[in-house]
Amino acid sequence: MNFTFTKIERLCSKKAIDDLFANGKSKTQFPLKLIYKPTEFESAFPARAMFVVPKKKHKRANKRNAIKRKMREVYRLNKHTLYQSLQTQKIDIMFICLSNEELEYTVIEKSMLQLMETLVKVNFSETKNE
RNA sequence: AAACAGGUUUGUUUCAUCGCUCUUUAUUUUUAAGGGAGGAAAGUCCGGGCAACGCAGGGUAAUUUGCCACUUGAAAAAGUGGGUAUAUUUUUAGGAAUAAAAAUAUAACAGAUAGUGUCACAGAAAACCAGGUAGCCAUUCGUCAGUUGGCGAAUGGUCAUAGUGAAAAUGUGAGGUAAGAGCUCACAUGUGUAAUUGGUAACAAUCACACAGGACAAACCUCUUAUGUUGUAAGGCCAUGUAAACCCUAAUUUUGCUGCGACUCGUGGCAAUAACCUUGGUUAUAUUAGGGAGGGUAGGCUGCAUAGAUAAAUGAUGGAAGUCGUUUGCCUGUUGGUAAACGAAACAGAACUCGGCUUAUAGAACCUGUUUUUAU
RNA sequence: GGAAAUGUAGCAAAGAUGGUCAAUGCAGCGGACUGAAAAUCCGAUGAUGUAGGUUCGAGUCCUACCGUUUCCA
Repeated sequence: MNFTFTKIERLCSKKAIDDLFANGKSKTQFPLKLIYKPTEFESAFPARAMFVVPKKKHKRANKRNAIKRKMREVYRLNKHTLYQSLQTQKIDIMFICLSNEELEYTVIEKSMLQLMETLVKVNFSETKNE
């Protein structure tokens, strides 16, 4: 099992991000919000992920950084279940922090795992319908 | 000793597991080695480096510096010492007002006698030369009294007194006068000019002459100091691309299709529009050069760093040590020492770079001040 | 990263050359009108972003912070 999280697995293209904001589907589980969209791209990994902490909620750069690092850490340790369920289907994922306060590691882990479960179910149903 | 306030310095260490980013090396998708955040990385308030554009010389405008000396510095600026002014405290002198000295703190500390402007309300007057329907004085007239006067009016003189205000035309005394007035004199205060002495200088002291000018320059301004403009989203290279496009000006030239020679050309044939009017001309359609306006592209490399990206790395979890706090136990040298448990660790995250300034900072160490308590 | 602008009641918005309680509208509050409401009328309350400085006196001038907004090819 591989716990790496290199730049290939991240969502870096501005066009893809704009498209995700415009056409993606969303699911909220406080304090996190998930936006996802099935797409096609060439990569060894089935998903591209990104993490957002808005400047309106957290003014100080070091607090934004700290929350993003924790979110990234949770995703890195738990992404393998998502990858297994996806198989050949490829999607873009974005997590947005909605809270005004600094978050504990366990709180992020709990809500992100719930969101991952819903994402797994949704994707399966879509692939079956298609 | 404690608490509080201010200032300076410092800004925890280490192990394991799983990771992130860059460089190098090998090799093919992974391995190895090494580097990886601050004192403010922040604010963007200053000054450089670097880059593009501009640049004969002089002036104007705009912005900017503002007591003196020395040291550091590329410059901004910082440090040390001194001068001056203001405020507070203490001491001394004095009946008092006040004066002198010392200490501490503060100062965007050139010029208000170059000029312009402003100074609400109140007040007679808010600024060269001023000043009344208060007061004081004189003269004239009226009236009462009856004789050195009172009351009222007019004209003139005056600013000591009272009052207003944040601020009132230098203060005290004497002379002088109808009453008064720097009107005159003496002393004091302040300003300017010149000289002398001390000091590197700012400046201080003395003396002579002239003068008495309120505040505001963080109002305009004057003097003085300095400045070309724009900032790495600069700039350079590559790719994409409307497009041999459109409009204007100038020059040249009929234009299109096609055959032959043949290739920035020559020659033959065929075809011919629209608009305007002066009816046989002009303009448009072509080429070249210069200019204008609008649109497209939204990517990469470089700039770029012995930290270094471009949705932006430097982390997460667990353990150990050290620091501090609380509670409990033990020791006794009792404002101390020691053990255990629990808790706390700030402000804050590089984006071209360097030097300053400003602001934010738990805990610790040191220094200064204030208050309280205890002991002597 | 760099460069600018701006801040006045809950909201909008004027004015002030440094000088007399800083207007006005909407909303909210109280009262009148009504059988009850709406509309209307009357009344009071409430503000110069924060902290210093200059000045006799700052909303205005200066400095430092805080917030908001805009621009760059």
